[in-house]
Amino acid sequence: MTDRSEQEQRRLEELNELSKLGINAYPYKWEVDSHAADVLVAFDDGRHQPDENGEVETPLRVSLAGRIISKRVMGKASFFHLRDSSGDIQVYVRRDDLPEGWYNTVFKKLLDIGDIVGITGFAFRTKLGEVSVHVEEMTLLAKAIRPLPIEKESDGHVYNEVVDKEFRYRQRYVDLILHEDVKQVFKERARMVSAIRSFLDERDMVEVETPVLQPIYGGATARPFTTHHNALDMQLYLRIADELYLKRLIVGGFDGVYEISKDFRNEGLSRYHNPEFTMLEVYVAYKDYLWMMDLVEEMVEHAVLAVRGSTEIQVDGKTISFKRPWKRIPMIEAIQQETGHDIGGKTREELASIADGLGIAVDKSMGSGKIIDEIFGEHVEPKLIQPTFITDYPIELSPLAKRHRSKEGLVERFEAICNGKELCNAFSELNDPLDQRSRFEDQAALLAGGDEEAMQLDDDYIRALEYGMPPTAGLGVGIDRLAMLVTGQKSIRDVILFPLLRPELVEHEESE
RNA sequence: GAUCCCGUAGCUCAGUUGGCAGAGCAUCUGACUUUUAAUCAGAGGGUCGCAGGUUCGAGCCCUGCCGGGAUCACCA
Repeated sequence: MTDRSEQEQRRLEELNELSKLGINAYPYKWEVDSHAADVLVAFDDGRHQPDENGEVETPLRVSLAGRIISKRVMGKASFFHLRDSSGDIQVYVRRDDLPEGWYNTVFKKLLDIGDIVGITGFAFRTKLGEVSVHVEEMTLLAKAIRPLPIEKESDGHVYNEVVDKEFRYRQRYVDLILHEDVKQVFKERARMVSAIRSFLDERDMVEVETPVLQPIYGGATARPFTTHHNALDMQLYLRIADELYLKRLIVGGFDGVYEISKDFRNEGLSRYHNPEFTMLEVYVAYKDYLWMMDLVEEMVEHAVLAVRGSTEIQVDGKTISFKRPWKRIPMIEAIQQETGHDIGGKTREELASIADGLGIAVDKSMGSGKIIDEIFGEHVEPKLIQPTFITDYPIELSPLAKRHRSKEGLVERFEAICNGKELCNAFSELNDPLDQRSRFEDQAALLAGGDEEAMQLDDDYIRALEYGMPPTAGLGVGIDRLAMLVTGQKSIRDVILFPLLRPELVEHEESE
């Protein structure tokens, strides 16, 4: 209590006053029959506007609920703006329309900006032309103890806008109350995910759920979070991918499965990285990566269209078109186009010297595949703005992908790159259990050598493959990054409702 | 993990060569029955992120720490 600000103390006192007046500051319900936006649409000057005597033949009577976001008190009548999930509407209150004392005592003194109220009344248009609701009945639905930051807008300019990122991320609820555009981003994200889900459902893919807590982590190269299960006294990892479980389901006879999962990687934070993030993975039996490219194009085009109403989006002044078909370029060709170097069939030493000539630091631990990946990441990826499929990756980087059917040393893998960033990763899945075991063993050697991101050997996964997995195409899509692109956000924190931040010191208050 | 920038009232921000901590909005008191960044008159509100140091004197200079942002590295 002692730590309460002046304004908070005042609001707590108001709670007492309300209680003395027999008003419950936190009642149980309110019948809402309209939203702000509906009233603005439904109001018709010809039918609903009162005449000079205040008479309305066909009043537009509404019952709304929402938060008071502005208050203009003048003598015996006042205006305020009410904000509900649909938007804002102005409300007109007159002393003489409310029960004795309500206007002067309750409305003027005990209700604040930030409080949630229910109102009933009729719509009308004010002298200055704003469609408003003339209150006939008003109830407090929830008293706010903390003052809501107040932003004011005039001629499209926002004054006192809350811009502090930390405030907005930590108290996302306030950010959402204040900023419709933030809410819009998350609605768009939801629409995108929903479009992807229905797209896959329509193709008879089965949405499944696989373990988040895994005794062996796999399916990607990353450092995991570890945790512990008490009853079984066992170490568990939060999944870094769901790939290996989904492929077990293909072994089990599903023709197509997908999961939209939270994955966890114990790595640094940046505007492209949050430790927990959302991944879509899709696996389809009897298909290869060429088929999967078609699916990705179609799915992403569909999702962009569902959110934007167009297959084009604007990013940093650039127009990106997701219209099919996208360009497809083998990785080696893409490198040749951008750097002039033909890296096909080169030895590790030759590659190292090319990389060196391109200004890339090469150290002894880097194999051929890693060097090629560095060259690509430095000199090609940033230049790919329009969605482009890069195909056929070095085998060392892809321990779960199938060897290329005709190109030595490569696997059947593709990534879609867009705006200089990876959009998805996919391959013809490796289903030869003997090959898979030997690739895992290579990884195990790296792990033993101190590479914390190398994969663990998963014997049960090998056992599953030994029962026979059909040829399978697999796909992983970073949903947050796709959402950033589709909603035009520059930071992953702006497409994640509650991004991870360092803990803040929250004042822990004691009850009075 | 490295570098740079930022942290002042509930919110947005000023704060000069180091010299009594300010404004607008919000809040409080009063006036006002169609206002709209409502207006008018008055008032209150601060651990200047935290801890040290330099100085007669620190919001300002120095060091460390905490928190945030941007860039880089790792990754999706």
